[in-house]
Amino acid sequence: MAEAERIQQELRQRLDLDDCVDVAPRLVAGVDVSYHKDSPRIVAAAVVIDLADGAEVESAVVPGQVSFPYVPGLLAFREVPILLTALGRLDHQPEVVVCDGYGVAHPRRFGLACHLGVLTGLPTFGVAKTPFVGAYDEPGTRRGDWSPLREGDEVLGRVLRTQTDVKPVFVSVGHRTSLDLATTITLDLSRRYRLPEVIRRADFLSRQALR
DNA sequence: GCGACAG
DNA sequence: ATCTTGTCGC
Repeated sequence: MAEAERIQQELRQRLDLDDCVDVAPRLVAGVDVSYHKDSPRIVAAAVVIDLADGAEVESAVVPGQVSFPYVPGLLAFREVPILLTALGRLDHQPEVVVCDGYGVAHPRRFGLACHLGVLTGLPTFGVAKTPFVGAYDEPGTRRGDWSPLREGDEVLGRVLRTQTDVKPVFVSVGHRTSLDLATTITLDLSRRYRLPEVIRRADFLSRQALR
C-alpha cells in the first residue's frame, strides 16, 4: 500500500492544471462504480450527455471484480481500472469527465478525478457528496451559492449549493480543468437534483446492472 | 497516542 | 459503497 502511494506521487507529476479546457464543452461524461453487497462483483458505468440540450448521447456499462481494498486516499486504485475500461467502450470521446469523488481536494492533492485525468489525458473534475479534507464555511442557501474549501492558504475546491435549501456538494478540479468551469458544468447538470445528471445516470445504470 | 476518513 | 421503512412533499 505504500507502493500505491509511491505510484500516486509519481502520477501526480503529470497533473496539469494550466492547460485547461477553454471553450465551453458539449460532450460531458459521468462515471460511477457500484459494489455488490457480499461478493467481489462490481459494475462501472460511463454516460455521455450533450450539454447543448441535456440529451444522453450514449452509455457504457462494464462488469468486473474488486481488486483493491477501500482505503481513504487511495480510492482511485480501486475504481480507476474499471472506469478506464468503461470509458474505453465509448464511441464518443467526451470533452470532460465528471467523477464521483474528489480531485485535488485530497490528502496528497491527487484524488480519483486527478488520477483518472492523468491516465486518460482528458479534462476531469470531481463532485463529492460528503466532506473529506479541508475546512469551509457553510455556503448560502440558494442554488449557485458556494464557499471555498480550503486548507491553510490553499484553495482545494468549492462547497457548492446545487439546489436551494439542499445539502451542498464538494467540487474540486482533477486534470486540465478550472474550478470555474467545473462549477459551471456542475450547476448546468444539476437543474433538478442535487447531483449532476451524468453522475445520477451512471449511478443508476451501474447499480441496475449489478443485480 | 487517538479518532476520523471520498466511495 | 451497501444495509434499511416509513414518511413528507412536489
